[in-house]
Amino acid sequence: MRSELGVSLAYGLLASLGQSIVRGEFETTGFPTEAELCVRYGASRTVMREAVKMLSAKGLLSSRQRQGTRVEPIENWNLLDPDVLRWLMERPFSNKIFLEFTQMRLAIEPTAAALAAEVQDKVAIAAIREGLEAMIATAGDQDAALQADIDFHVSILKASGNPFFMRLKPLINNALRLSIQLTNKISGHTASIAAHEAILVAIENGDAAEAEKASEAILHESLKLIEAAEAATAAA
Amino acid sequence: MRSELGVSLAYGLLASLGQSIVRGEFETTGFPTEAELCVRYGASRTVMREAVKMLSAKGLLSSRQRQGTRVEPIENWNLLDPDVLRWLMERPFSNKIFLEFTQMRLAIEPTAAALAAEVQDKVAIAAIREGLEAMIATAGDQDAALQADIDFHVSILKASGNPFFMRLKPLINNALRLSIQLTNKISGHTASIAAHEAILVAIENGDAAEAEKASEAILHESLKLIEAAEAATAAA
DNA sequence: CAGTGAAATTTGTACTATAATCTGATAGCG
DNA sequence: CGCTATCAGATTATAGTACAAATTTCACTG
Repeated sequence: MRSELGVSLAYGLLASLGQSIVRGEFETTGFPTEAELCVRYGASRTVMREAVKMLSAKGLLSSRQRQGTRVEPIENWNLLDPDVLRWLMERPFSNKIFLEFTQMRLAIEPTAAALAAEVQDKVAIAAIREGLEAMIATAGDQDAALQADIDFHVSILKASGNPFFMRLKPLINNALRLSIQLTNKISGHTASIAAHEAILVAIENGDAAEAEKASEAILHESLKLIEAAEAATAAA
Repeated sequence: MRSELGVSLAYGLLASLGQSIVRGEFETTGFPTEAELCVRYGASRTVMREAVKMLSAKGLLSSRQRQGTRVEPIENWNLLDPDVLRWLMERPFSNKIFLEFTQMRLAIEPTAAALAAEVQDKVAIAAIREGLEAMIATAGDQDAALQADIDFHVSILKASGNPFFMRLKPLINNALRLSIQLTNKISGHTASIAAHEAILVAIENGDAAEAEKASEAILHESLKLIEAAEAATAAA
């Protein structure tokens, strides 16, 4: 049997169950037993167990013999797992998580920009410039501009040379892609080219302090935008 | 059948395989087929597949029909998964990863401290103070002092109120626990009480800027210590 | 009433069988 | 020879069955 959702049944179930869990669908009822799950999703126990094991690996579930499987408290979820964060952000009313994530970006990205200015990895810096130029070139096309914006930010992480920063790539990818839906409701906002260019120039000049400051400025702007979106949806 | 390692066979295999992968044991040979793995580890295909699926969920492996299972390039590993980071740090010659991780802490923890000073969550701040007092009380006992040190740092993350920062708890837990082995080789270093107290006082006073600075100071100190350890092991 | 042990429930492990997917070889044909 | 189509083989994906292990429940015994 082959689901339409994922490439494989197990990955389809991973996504289905993961989304259901973050939406709190099992909060009142408790998580079903394997047997129930198999019936409900029409899958064999083998693949169902594999999906449950993957969710356990991400901290969302835990199983014990005879006691069944239960949803872990949210503080045990691997929020920094790309899948988990995406599920959380795709969930309705996820403004808060966008805010908190941007707060974390505010800790990471300026530091990464400062590091990039120090490390001076020429190839990686060229990639940042390419991102900026793509932003300029695609100013008309929403989707392409978003991709360029993402590339720009991710390239900075890469240029920092720190693998932990680089690992935020898929997270930021999802976050930007999804937050656009949020912030676009508020204003005809398009990413400020000048603000982005300021980071790039500072990095190219090896000015770590300035790169840090410029990066902070952009993120504070995002923060304000998300807060505005939050206020708007709260009012509605 | 029941392994001695983990609670269950599947989790035992998860650990075994995970450690082997980060040590690069399959770099030359390529990752074995399911059948080979079952023979090598004496496990059934069922549990072996569950272990492989968990490793896939953490970004270490990927499988395709007919083509077999392969180790993903390291940039796809979820470094921010507690298990993955622990395996990497337990690995011999892992100085570099300690350095890079501390660099990331240098981005996060000062920001968290600043946030904690702003948020003023009284209960959480009390927990920080308890950590500090435990550090003072256990000055003689290596293990207890380490635990207190860990509690102190983790409590700050908690007091920030940001769940992404809190998620670093298990990572920092492992990192501090393991880095002690590294840094203790270098000097009779014990964590500076005064430096830690400076953070706490700043947070209690609601002085975000000072809290940030004090936190940075401690982490810069750690960074220097690890660099010294690196130099020492490189010489040997 | 306490304790003990049997039964029931649920996950853990093992094994078999078949399907699906991709690789590579090979046979046939021009 | 060269190209194409088809088939065989390898490997993971899925399904199903059977039994083991753990832990709770509960009834029964003393």
